[in-house]
Amino acid sequence: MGAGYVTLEQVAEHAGVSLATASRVINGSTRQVSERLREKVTASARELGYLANASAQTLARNSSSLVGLIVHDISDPYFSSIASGVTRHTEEQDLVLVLGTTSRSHHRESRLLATLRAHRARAVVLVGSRATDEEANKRLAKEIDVFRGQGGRVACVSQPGLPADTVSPDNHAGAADLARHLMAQGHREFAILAGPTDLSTARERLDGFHSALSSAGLGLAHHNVVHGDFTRDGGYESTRRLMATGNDATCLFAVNDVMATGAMAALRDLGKSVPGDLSVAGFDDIPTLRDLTPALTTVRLPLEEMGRRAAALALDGEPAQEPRVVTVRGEVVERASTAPPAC
Amino acid sequence: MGAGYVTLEQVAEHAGVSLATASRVINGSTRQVSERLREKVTASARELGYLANASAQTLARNSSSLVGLIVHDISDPYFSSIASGVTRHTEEQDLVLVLGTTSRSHHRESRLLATLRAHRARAVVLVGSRATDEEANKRLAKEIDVFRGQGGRVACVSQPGLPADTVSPDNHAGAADLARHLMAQGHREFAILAGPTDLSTARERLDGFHSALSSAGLGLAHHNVVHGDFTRDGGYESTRRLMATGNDATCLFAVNDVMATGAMAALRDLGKSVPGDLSVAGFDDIPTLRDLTPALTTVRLPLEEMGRRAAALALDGEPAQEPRVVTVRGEVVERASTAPPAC
DNA sequence: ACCACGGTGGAAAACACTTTCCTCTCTGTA
DNA sequence: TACAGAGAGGAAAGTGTTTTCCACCGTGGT
Repeated sequence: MGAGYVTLEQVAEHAGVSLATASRVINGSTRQVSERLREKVTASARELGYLANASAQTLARNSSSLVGLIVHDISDPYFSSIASGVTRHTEEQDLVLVLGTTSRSHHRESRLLATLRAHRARAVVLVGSRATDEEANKRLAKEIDVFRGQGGRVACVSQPGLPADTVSPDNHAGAADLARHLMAQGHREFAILAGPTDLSTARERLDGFHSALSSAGLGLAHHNVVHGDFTRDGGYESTRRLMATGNDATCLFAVNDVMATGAMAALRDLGKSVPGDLSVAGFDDIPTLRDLTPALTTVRLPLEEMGRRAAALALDGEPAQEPRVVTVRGEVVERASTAPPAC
Repeated sequence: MGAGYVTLEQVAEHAGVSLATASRVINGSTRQVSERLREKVTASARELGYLANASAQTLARNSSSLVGLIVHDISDPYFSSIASGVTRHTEEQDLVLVLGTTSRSHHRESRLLATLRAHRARAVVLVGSRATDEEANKRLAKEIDVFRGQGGRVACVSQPGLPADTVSPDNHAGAADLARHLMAQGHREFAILAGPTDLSTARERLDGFHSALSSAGLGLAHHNVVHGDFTRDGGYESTRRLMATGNDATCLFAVNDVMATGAMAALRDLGKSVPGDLSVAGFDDIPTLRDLTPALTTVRLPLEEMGRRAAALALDGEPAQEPRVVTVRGEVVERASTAPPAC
């Protein structure tokens, strides 16, 4: 036991062939090896329990089978859904997925990218809304350029703008569609849980919703837009703040489902019924949250599919010269959490 | 741009020192290097943008900074919660997490373990219920032994029994506690969504529940135990089947929260109220599902903490000779989905 | 004044592969 | 019968580190 590792050299010796021949048999080299030797080598490898040393291979080939996946928080179902799509695609190709989580720190994001570069990762999928902080984006873009300069490929799931292929949900259009849908239901006064001010995704959804209202001649009172964390608890807390100040909205739009979940909990705690007293809508259509009661009206994004697409952009075919952008249009899903306003 | 990589040799040359000295400066070697040369080297490294080649380091040191995490399905909140704990711990130690998903295939599980071994991963955390299939367990145990024989460490989150440290939820006791709790509420007739027959976790929870009933002199009708997938849809479908045959239970125990979610959806579709017509209880206390209505009575497992503990077992301190088992006792959380039976 | 020794630096081996280049042996053709 | 060329095997160089081993220098003790 613990006799250490079996090396290719030992396999070659056991099979009575050269190291080169053994290598050609074990990996699928272009070079031909006679059937006789080929069988000897595979037999020896099996018998000795040979397993190639991945680091040595990476070093010699200067290319690894590692693929990075960078998300903010893997326990957030938004990210884990996307991650699921990415894993599916990478595992089909027998690649190894490295998971990095940033906790929304730009610094960690750059560091992770560097780590992946150190490992000669073949590609990396970067998931998560860009910040509106231009400085941070520039640093990230530079890090991406370096990564690509060393032969790595990069795809993002977020806003376009980084020097990489991007799968981008059309947040603006989705939110506008939702707004129109809710207006058609009869709503005129809206409140919005707008999430963090410096998060592009949150901002785009707010803007899209707002601009649809404007086009319809509706305004959005300043005190009806409240910012807060992009989380369930952020939604809860934002809703408490919103309701504390008193407001006249008939419909509450939370810029993501997780916040909407917090909102519904807060409203329940306040004794308000949904959609009786107030309609609530979200965005994303998180699978795990589809069983909430009342079921959430939302904008469906094909999260897992988006992850798969991003992985495909980063791995399949030839690397593109110009960043490609795949825009994903969300689809309004009406469920029980919204209804025509009472009066 | 894209001039390729900067190697340590280039750094050494640029700094006018030997390769050995450069190496000693860059990594924290025990060997002393004079302040003068040390500064020259760090300056050169910074100037050239040196980044060590991780594969070369792994090869030379014969130990990598990779840590494996193997789960069945990362989009399942049970696993993503545990994964979150594992990532937290590994990232604190600047290790790189490799995520593998098995889709509940034993074969894939073994293959992933081999891949991790090929990469000289320092440790692996294996999450997910063992099967009752002895053959598969034996193969897995053997693979674990080989991994450990090559210096890797292993920790599991599951049933004890594998040759590795294990964080193990006390499913039997938790389910028994829950049963006693529900009996105290006045329930006498139970139905159980028992999950797959070949999954230890499911079986233990069923057994624990059952044995508590037996101790109280209660039986469990055969037709009130229905098996099915360990998923939301499995819960839904199992419930439909259960209700189709007609039954006299006042309380339904689903052996995990995800199935309980499906059960509640099915009951809603059938026009049954929870807990009015039927109480429902789950197991796990998945954070994302805490906002269901009615809120689910369940047995809380500290999932993220369990992940963290497992990572700690696999990484901290000295490897144990004998497998250590950390048993985690769940805690019954009563919420609105259960109530005393109607009559 | 000599010697032993601790502290530094460098040359080179080791790590486990891949791949280039060379050699040798056939086969087929002139 | 010779020779070109293809096919197959092996020696060895390369991949970027770490680490061992050796050499050297200066210091302090005798």
